[in-house]
Amino acid sequence: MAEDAELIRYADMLAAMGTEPRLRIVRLLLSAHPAGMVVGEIGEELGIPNSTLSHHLDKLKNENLVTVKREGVFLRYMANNEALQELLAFLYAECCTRNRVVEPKKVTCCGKERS
Amino acid sequence: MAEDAELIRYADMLAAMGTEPRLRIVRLLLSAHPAGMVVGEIGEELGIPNSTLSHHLDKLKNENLVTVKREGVFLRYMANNEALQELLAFLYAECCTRNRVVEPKKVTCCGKERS
DNA sequence: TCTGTATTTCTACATATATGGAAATATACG
DNA sequence: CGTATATTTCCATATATGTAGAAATACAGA
Repeated sequence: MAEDAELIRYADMLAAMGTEPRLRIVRLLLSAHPAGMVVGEIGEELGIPNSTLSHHLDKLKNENLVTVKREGVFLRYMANNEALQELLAFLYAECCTRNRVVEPKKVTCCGKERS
Repeated sequence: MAEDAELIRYADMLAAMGTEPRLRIVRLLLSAHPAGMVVGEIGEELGIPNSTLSHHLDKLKNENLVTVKREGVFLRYMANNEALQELLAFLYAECCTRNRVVEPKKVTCCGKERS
């Protein structure tokens, strides 16, 4: 069923972000949104070698978490807000709406808060 | 710094959920919250062999996404709302608060919605 | 203590992943 | 066309991961 495909897609997205360098990349692109960043800038900022970075960006692109556009010699990567929104909405729904496991306020308010 | 440790922890949590069987397990435990479920029930519901399931539960437990308590011969697993809250709050903050990449409403309202 | 049931650990293996140096490709520009 | 720069692809390799059958362990109850 389509349910399955959707769940697998979300699992793949989570896996794509489930690595230190890639979570760092996503976070960096979020902070640079909507301008995005060129591969070289990302690599320099995070200290990741060319080929390694290319692999990580490829994975993020495959899971649709980032988009690319060419600018002459450069490739500019941007966080894909649509995909991130879908993933967040899925998690929020599972945790806060469908099942009242996590209090909505604790997610949307203030970032960090106790108990 | 502590920042790093935190990011790595979130990456590990994402990785723990970044697999079809484990995302299914988490989702199942969320729907069974707060009662939780016994290992046998989970395995039967999802059709996962004993030893495989045990490894997956172990991983989720290591990342603190689930908690266990013994009930005689049975082990009862429960979704850990605190950890899930922290992860969701982190993602929400990154996407919606620190950077206005995803509109808050699109996450918290109605689950699925267009554009 | 013996027995039965639940769950884990042991063991094995195939596959996937992360990493990065070196070579190849793509684009711009003179 | 030749050169320079950005990025990818090729290649290799180490490590991690997912899977699961079979044996071991943990607990309860007779």
